[in-house]
Parts: sequence; C-alpha cells; structure tokens
Amino acid sequence: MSDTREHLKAIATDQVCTKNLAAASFREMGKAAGIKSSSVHYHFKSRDALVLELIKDYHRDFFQLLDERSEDVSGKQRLQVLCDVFTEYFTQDRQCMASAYSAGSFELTDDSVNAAEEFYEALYEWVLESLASVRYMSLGREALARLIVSSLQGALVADRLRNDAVNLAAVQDFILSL
Amino acid sequence: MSDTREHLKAIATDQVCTKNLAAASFREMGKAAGIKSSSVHYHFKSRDALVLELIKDYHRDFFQLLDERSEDVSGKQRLQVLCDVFTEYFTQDRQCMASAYSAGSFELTDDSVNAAEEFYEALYEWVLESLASVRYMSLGREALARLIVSSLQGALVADRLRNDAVNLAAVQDFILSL
DNA sequence: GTCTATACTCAGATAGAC
DNA sequence: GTCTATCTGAGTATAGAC
Repeated sequence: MSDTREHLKAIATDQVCTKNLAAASFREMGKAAGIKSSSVHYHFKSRDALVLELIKDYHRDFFQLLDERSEDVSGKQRLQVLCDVFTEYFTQDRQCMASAYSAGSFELTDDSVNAAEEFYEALYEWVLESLASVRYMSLGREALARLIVSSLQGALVADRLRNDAVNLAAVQDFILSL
Repeated sequence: MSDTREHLKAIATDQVCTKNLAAASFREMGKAAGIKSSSVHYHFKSRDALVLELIKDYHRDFFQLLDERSEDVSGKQRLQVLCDVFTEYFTQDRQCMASAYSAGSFELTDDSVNAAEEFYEALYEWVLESLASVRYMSLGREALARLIVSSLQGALVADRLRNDAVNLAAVQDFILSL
C-alpha cells in the first residue's frame, strides 16, 4: 500500500462524491496527484478495478463511521445519526457514493453493480435494526426501512440540485415523528 | 418543427432516461436516426441548447400525463397515479429525467439546472395539492409532500440498480397507509 | 438537410526508457 | 514509480460541398 496509491484513491473518491463516476478519470487523478495518467496505471490494473475498489472501501468506511457514532444509543437516535451523516454530505456538497454508482450503473461491471447493491442492502439492514423498538401504525417495519433509505437518498440528490436542504429536513422531521 | 428534429429529441430523451445525460450525444443521436453527428448540429445550435429543451419538454409532458390521469379523482388517488407513473418507469427500465439531470448537474448550464429545479418544485406542488384532504399526525403537509417526492425519486434509482421494485412498493404502501 | 473533412479535447490502455 | 510516446475511440463543433 504505497502512499501514492492511497492518495489516488482519495482523489478518485472525492471526484465521484462531489461530481460523478466519470469525473474519476485516470487523467484527473494523475493531475491532482501531480503524476501522469500513464503512471496511474501502475497502481491500478484498470479503471474498472479502481471503481470496484472505491465502492468496497466506501462501504467499509461508511458503516464503520455509522457504528462508531451509534454505540449505546437508542433506535431513534441511530436514525438521527444517519440523518446527520447525510446532512453533513449536503453541507460538504457531497453525495452518497452509491447514488453516483446507481446513476452510472449502465457503464459499470457486474461486480461493481453488485457492490453498490450490497451497500444499499446493508444500509437497509442497518435502518431496520434501528426500527426494532419503533411501532408504526399500518406500515410494516420492512417497508418503513425501505422508505427511510429511499427518501434519504432522494432528498440528498434533490437538495444538492437546489442547494437547499429542505428535503433532508423533511425526512428528519418524519423520523422525529416516529 | 421538422420530423427529423422531433425524432432526434425522442432519441435523446430515450438515452437520458434509460442511461444518463452523457449518453445523449450528438454521435449516438445521429447514429440512431441514420444521419451524421455533424448533421445533428443543423437542428440544434449546441448540445447545451438541446439539453435545456429536453428537460422543458419533459416537464410539460410529465404534468400533462399526470393531469390527464387524475381528473375527477381524490387526493389519495392522485398520489396513486403518481406512484403508478414511477412504477411504469421502473418496468420500462427508465428513470425520471430530473434524476439524470441531478446526477449530472455539475456539467449543466445554469438554465438547465434551473429547469430541473423547477420540475422538482412543480412535482412538490402537485403532491402538496393531493394532500389537501389528508390529515397526518405530527408531520406537516409540506414535509410530507417533500418526503413523498424524495422517496419516490430515491426508490426508483435504487430499484433500477437492483432490478426489483421493492423500494417503490414500500413507498406505495406508505401512501396507502395515509 | 445532409454530407465530408477537419480541428480540438478528453478518455483508457500499453510499450519501453529511465 | 514515473516518464514519454503512441494507439484507439468517443465527444463537441465548424467550414464548405452538394
């Protein structure tokens, strides 16, 4: 694990989360790291391989952060932590990497699509766990968990466009109302 | 309005809604229409101009369809109509054009970003109208409308990735529970 | 309206020098 | 590890022939 390699991954992650998947090009990464794009090939055997590695790292880091922030905390507070993470994304003008992968899924390898799906499913499971103690009218916990994940992702996308976190705020209000 | 011009716009719309914004290239459009990309320039003065026109047409057509399908219908039924439209998108392996524009917003002109924002806001207003007769616990109607729009958009994106409409089904369940 | 030809930029990838 | 050089292919855009 060379420094350069980790640096290049950090640059690529930044490009994906602030712009989109295509913005993480070997050219851009090289330019930002101060090396030629041909040298980037020394560190990653192909762009597809890099892209797969990025989403797997993101998956690991995302849930590590979530778990760190939600030790010894109630179910509703866990959801609040998740809301906070997405609101911080908005503040930093970032998106969830899985959103970027969804948007560019038609140009991804099967492995990368699977990895993005696994992120979504893990997020669903994490939310579902948080709902263990929540009793919610006529809607099942599973559907409620799907609703929360979908609305958070959709809200961040919409709010980044309009540059105003009004949708994320609405999702937060909903979670507080549970 | 030549036939070719309308044909090219239909092709471009298809590319954007099934793939992404970048997929609507003059090259692809020309290939699909059986003409050279240089000839596409005769019909649109620039790609930015085309992209702006596409989202404005989409805005008009989308709400025309919604209004056609929701004449003399109750508030909750209006929401059901909206749900159906998104579920049909999923079935056709399409996305909402505004999602594609959100995902590629950093490469859009200000005019196109504004047009995409206007679509989102019009959709919010349409949902808000549908909620006039709905009384919903501790969550305000405005927040509820934002939640519905965000979750529909987020659900379609996620479901297209996993090729299973489980998130859209959850949003539908939620709407039925109101 | 559509063509060819051209110019430019960007992307991924590889061979081979240092 | 990083470089130069080179290849292929995709994109926007223009000038000028037909």
